[in-house]
Amino acid sequence: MKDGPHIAAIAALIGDPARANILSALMDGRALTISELARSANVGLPTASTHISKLEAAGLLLSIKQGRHRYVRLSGEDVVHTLETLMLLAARTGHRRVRTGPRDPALREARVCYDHLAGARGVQMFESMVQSRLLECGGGHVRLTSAGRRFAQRFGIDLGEHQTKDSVTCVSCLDWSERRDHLAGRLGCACLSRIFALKWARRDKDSRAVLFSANGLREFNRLFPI
Amino acid sequence: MKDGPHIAAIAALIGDPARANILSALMDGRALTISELARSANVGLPTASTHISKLEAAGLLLSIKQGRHRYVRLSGEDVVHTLETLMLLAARTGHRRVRTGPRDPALREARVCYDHLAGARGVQMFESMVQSRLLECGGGHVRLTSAGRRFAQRFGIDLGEHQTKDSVTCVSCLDWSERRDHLAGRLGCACLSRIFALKWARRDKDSRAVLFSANGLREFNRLFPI
DNA sequence: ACGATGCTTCGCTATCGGTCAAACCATGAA
DNA sequence: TTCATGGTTTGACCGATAGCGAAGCATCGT
Repeated sequence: MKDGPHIAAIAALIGDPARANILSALMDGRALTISELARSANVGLPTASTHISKLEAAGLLLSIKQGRHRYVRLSGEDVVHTLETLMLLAARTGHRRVRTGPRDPALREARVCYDHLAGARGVQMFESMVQSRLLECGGGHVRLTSAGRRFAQRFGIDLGEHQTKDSVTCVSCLDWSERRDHLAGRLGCACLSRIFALKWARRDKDSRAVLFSANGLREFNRLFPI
Repeated sequence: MKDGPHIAAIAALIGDPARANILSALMDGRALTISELARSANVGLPTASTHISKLEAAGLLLSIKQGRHRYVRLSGEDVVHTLETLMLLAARTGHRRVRTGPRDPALREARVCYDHLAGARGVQMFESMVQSRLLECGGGHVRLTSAGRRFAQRFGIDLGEHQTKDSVTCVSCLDWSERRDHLAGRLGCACLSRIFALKWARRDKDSRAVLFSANGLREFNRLFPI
């Protein structure tokens, strides 16, 4: 009753096509410049500038100036989560695009979600780790077991001092393709970094897709079976 | 990049204060009439009517006509989930109201979320059931164990033929008060109904709060310890 | 049959906000 | 210094839409 205006303020910001495009373009966690975002949203540079100012003032974006560029990124995972939730709702109510683009299957297979792995491979990784008792999942929280800690070390991830509770939280990033959770948080971020470092996969240049190599997929499947 | 407009269409709908108020008022799962919603949103009756038509056309609401009334309700739990996610984001970015209303603590304690229990008591119930191995939680899914099935029967819940997988899904309804999951789905709905039937608690008249009686809370705590 | 109630539709106004051109500022390069 | 590039600001335009009064239906009660 009273909280209508609060969510309306945020939703109205996301509710503009240009701004929604800007936010979508940032969903892979990268920091982009104003002009890149303007092009991505199909608006002029001044328009994008004002939009981004508003989004930053509202706390959805962060930006840093470097030289004459201004790099903009999302302010947190909760923004990604909100956007994915909206996508899910849009899909259910028939607002999604009917024609699934050519790179759509690749996105369903594996994609970047802010800074971690999502899509079929992301779910596989998470469920495999739960199955193998590397992760303990209960009551909305995820804890790394001692076996999981050893596994991480063997995998080449240095959790270091970031072993706090929330650093390995499983943010239930329920996405539109798989209706399942996948691993987010620092551990999810580190896993994806490692996958890239091992050259098991690389990022598609202009989408959120993660493209596995044949060999990389084999290794991935061996490490995270079924 | 291409999915900007899709989420923008939905977000724009939620982005209007009057519509956001209407949606918020419906978050307790009840079906309300147009005039009730108009009053709740502080707009005239014609205005509310058009808003509701738009929301229904977009698939966010469902309505049935009964006599000269038209009863409106949310079209599904995903709408609730989206709204709660937006509230969460609004709270984090400082858009929440500073003055926490008088009935705010009660909402944090226990409240209705669409058709199931949320808030501290909702989380307690869920975590207790996981702890006691009544529920098995892994990989974003929740399954009722055989012990859980016996428990449900003893508790007076007839799951009947609704023993399909998704009927007991744990929709990760991460809410603004507790940042944890709680039980949704048919099982969550049935539990809350049972709690009301046993007179352990009753609903506040004009909010989403669930008010436990002293005795009801004792029984609840015994059944769902820690 | 009559009026009352709940809701919808129409028509209108006022307002808000997205958009861009042009001017302006700041930084980096030659 | 001078030019070029990236970004911001200003101002004006314009389309979209929220809002409501009034009229129009439909349904219920009497």
